[in-house]
Amino acid sequence: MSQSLTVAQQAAVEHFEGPLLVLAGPGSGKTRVITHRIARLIERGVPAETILALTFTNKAAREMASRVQLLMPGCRVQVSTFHRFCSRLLRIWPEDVGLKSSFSILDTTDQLRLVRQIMKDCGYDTVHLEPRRILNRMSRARNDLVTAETFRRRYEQRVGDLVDAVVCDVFPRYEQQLLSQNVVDFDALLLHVVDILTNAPERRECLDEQFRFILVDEYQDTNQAQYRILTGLSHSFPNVCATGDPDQSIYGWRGARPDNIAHFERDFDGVKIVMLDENFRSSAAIVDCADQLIAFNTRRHPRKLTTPNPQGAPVRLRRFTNGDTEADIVAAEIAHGVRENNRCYADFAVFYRVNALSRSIETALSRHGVPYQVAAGVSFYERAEIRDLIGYLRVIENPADESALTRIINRPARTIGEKTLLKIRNFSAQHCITMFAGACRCDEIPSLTSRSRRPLEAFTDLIRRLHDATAHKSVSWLIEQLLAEIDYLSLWRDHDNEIDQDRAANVHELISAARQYEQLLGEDEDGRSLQGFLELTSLTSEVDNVDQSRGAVTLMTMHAAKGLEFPVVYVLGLESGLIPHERAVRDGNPVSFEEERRLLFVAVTRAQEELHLTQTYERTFQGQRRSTIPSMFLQEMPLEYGDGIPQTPCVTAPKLDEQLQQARQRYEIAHSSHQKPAVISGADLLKQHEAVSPATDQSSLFPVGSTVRHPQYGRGTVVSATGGTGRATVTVHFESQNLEQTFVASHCPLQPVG
DNA sequence: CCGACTACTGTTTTT
DNA sequence: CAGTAGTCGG
Repeated sequence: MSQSLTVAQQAAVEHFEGPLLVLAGPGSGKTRVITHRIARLIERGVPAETILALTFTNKAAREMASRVQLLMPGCRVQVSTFHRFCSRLLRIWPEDVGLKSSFSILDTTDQLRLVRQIMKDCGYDTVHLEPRRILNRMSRARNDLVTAETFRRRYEQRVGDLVDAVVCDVFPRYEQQLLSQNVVDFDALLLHVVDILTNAPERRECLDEQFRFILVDEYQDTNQAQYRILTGLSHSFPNVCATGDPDQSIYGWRGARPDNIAHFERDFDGVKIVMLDENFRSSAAIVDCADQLIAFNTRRHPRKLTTPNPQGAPVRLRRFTNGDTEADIVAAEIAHGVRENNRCYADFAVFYRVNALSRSIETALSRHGVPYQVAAGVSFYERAEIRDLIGYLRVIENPADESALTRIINRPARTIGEKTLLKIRNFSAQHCITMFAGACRCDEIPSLTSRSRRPLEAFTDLIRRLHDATAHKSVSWLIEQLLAEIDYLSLWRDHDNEIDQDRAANVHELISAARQYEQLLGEDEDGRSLQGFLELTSLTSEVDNVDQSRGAVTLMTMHAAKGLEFPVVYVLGLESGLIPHERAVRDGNPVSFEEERRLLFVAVTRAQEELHLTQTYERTFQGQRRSTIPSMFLQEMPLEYGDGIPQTPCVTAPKLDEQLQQARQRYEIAHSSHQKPAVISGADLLKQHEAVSPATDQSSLFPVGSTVRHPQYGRGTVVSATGGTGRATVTVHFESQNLEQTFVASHCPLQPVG
């Protein structure tokens, strides 16, 4: 930290006004550059309030904020994630986009619930056509700033498949529902701000002027919406400093546009570019590995990573019989490292491609008495009991929030069942009021018996009372009052089983989280404390609670690892199907395939001193044991092969097409040998009827990659095919029509060719 | 209207 | 395997 800046770093720090693009390789001191740059700007007399630093994760924001504080104690630079920044803006001008400032933020589960509801309303079969698929497509479109109307227009120009037809129906209704329920999802948070910036020039100018200097971290991860926000804020004062690394772009699947980096040069005049290629983080052996690996990506500016660091220990690959052995040995090694080699637990990190792999390591680590922290996808706030209580808080703050309302209206059970809910929904729709308002007027719903009215009245009364209390009561008071009123804890208190104790403990953890939040808030703000607390809970994930100073081994996915560094890193499960992930290979898209390589690149470059790669001969997955095939990326790195693994010579970069084909073949082999033949009964097929299902396994009728003929569309290639009971479909891509169509095998007009 | 049981399905990655 | 959605009987 105390070392001086390099010439290149200096250049980025000293650059004053005008757009600046910092292309920073891993470990090249990017965060240092940003924080020093902020400090330098302030030194130059730029008021701290006019500086805005935007990041993607809370973790990065917090890290940056604390480092700025270290350099410039007490300064009020705004460091925030894109989402939080947008949320704050929308709290100020909610009516610009048709919201009220009490809007709540939906998580993925809420989104799915809403999509499912809408699909049902439209008469779609949500069993065979998964709401998740619809949501994914819609979200992808919205990330790309495609509106519902544009989506429909494109579809009508015959681009798209059956699923898109459903999206056309759901999309506008979904957005309309968001507004009428006074809620936003993660995408809408950004989109509304884009809307303000494009349609309200006076607001845009005001913000542009307020934030004269903007710094964006991980620029390669910006999606179209974020990009527009950025440009919108930097029109009159184009003092944008974007830092990023195209080789670390790993969020393409959620709409990130790494080519925003190229656009940056196009959209801003006189961009100054600074390249930081020197890696100060890792040993030469590790940098070598990373450099050779990433060189295999074809769509990339060639770049050579260098380091002044010593060679260090070779990067070693080992292979174990199965996942449990793998986990056990890694755990034992970590324990040993701490006991004998003067390491501390926090020096170690274990990465994996999918969260599912964390479990075996967790058990192994606790068996060896090693403390660990997991940055898992399932957050504290997603646990049922927590979601219940948060649901209550959300309804109290924003009674229009239907996802929250339907979750909690009958929890704990108060005999408000599906039928009652449906009657309220219909009544509310008729009178154009929210469901909560409808519930309040349940005496006007003739079909409701007094037996179902009574609990409804009690419920609405409870919510109203607590809502009124928010004006002068704290969040923790609210939660405790709520617990008392609905006697919530008794749901879990009865037995002395572990799960119930966990749940009760979680509830108390929520209360203490609320207390902590209140303390942080201080005495000055009283009224909106509930709103702030809810915002915190919806925009914070478990990953953000990972704390490297906690004296524990860190377990996380490769995605979550970005931006971090550890002296010793283990990367698990270097197997075909896992990395590159089966799904990234299956869709045959070179873009997603190369993203897998970048992901491994990110993982590898987290290590400072030691990097250990492991794989197994057998992997138990979804209850099935399968033998594995080594990841093809392994032969792209100079490794030391341990324990009798046949040495595969390091290859030189072949053409991308060949690599892809290789990967696909391997994947097919790996699975076909263990595939049980698809047995499809006639009854199952009838059940299907015109349903569209996601691809899961291969059907023996139409192997993936084979050519088929369709009477109408002509020749096509099978993209995916499902067997399995209850669903049997084939998805075919017709190159000449630019069309992807899914067929139900029972009445499938397809003919195999050749 | 509620709870219990059974089928089924699938997770890449996250704000 | 494990979590969930959907079904059935009281």
